[in-house]
Amino acid sequence: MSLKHAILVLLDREPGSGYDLTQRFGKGIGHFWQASHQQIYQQLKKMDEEKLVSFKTEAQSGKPDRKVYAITNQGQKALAIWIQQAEKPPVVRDALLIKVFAAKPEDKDAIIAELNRHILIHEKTLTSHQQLEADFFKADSKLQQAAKFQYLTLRRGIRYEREWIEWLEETRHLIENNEFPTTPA
Amino acid sequence: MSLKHAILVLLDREPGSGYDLTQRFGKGIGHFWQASHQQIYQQLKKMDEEKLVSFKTEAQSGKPDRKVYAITNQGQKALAIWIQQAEKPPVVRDALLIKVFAAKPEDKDAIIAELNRHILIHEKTLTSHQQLEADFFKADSKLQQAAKFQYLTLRRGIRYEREWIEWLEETRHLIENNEFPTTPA
DNA sequence: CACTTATATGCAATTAGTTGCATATTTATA
DNA sequence: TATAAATATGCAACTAATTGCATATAAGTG
Repeated sequence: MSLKHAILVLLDREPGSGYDLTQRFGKGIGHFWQASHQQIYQQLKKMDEEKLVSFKTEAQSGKPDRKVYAITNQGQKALAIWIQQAEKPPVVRDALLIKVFAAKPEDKDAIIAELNRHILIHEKTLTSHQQLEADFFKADSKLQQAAKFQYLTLRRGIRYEREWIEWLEETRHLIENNEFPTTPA
Repeated sequence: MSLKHAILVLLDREPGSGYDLTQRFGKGIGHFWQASHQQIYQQLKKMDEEKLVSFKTEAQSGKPDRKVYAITNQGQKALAIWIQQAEKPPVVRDALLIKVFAAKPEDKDAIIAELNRHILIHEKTLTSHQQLEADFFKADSKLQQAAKFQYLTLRRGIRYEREWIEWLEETRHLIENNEFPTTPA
């Protein structure tokens, strides 16, 4: 189970509350591991029981108390072991592709509309990724060094989005014009 | 929930038993929707209760009875409606990327070994996809026409695998030689 | 002043998927 | 002739993730 390890990775860099982690999942690591706040709170609770993390309650005037979690020694050990282990590529489950696979002539318009929707979504993500990339190249070599591995995963995200857009646009073209591909992919 | 609809797509083409469907999930649709036999049997049971499918028991000499499922009219309606609906792109959850993201200098060798393992896996899948693609181009135009939409999804599969391999090889090179990317992705 | 957004945490119920096991026969292989 | 692989279906327990709800305050906006 990798939500646990994704959380350990984040806490290993910097302690934080469930709320903080939820925000951080929206950025960096969230490009390839998504989690909702419910999942994160539940997981932190379990991980506290397993002694992988510990927390201090910070009282705040008015607002609810913040539970600031930190990784424990045991958590660091577990993380180091996990990183060394082999992973299977994740299973692919993509409903859009089932739809294209199953499309009948009468579905043509709906499929094209759906391809267009997905093009917009992926273009948006691509643009946001490319902005982060620009920041990386703008940074001085010290910061680049520190962020190298993160940036390598960002490159993967950029290519993933770009590849989607290319396929979506080509497929839209072929369906719209009732054409067949003439060359291999 | 799309396992349900993936099953409906398959049964809409041809009736079959849970076992048949398990085999079929290993091919075509299985490139983008994976399901184990346990999931399929459980799902078929539910779908029978929902009247989306029906089955006839075929006695076989010696072997256990085959339950041959077929899509019902209601199932066909549900499928037609589902195809017209919008889908969100699936959430990405890829543990390998967490590992690269989190890698420390002492993890270098383990990460490179892991990248190599994944290169082999994706190369194998790519080769198998490309064989199916070759079959498509060998077929006459009538068969091509019938298989057009399936082939479009296969093209996506091919590019997905190729893109992975490119990223994995580039990343391996950059880590092995302690280099930084010099150009954007 | 009302409304929205952000901060901050959590429970309960449900759905979806995985893991491990169990059974029983036929056919192909060493 | 023993063994493995393919055929065929299923239960039970568990883990992971989603959905919907609930609470409470502060800060910013129209």
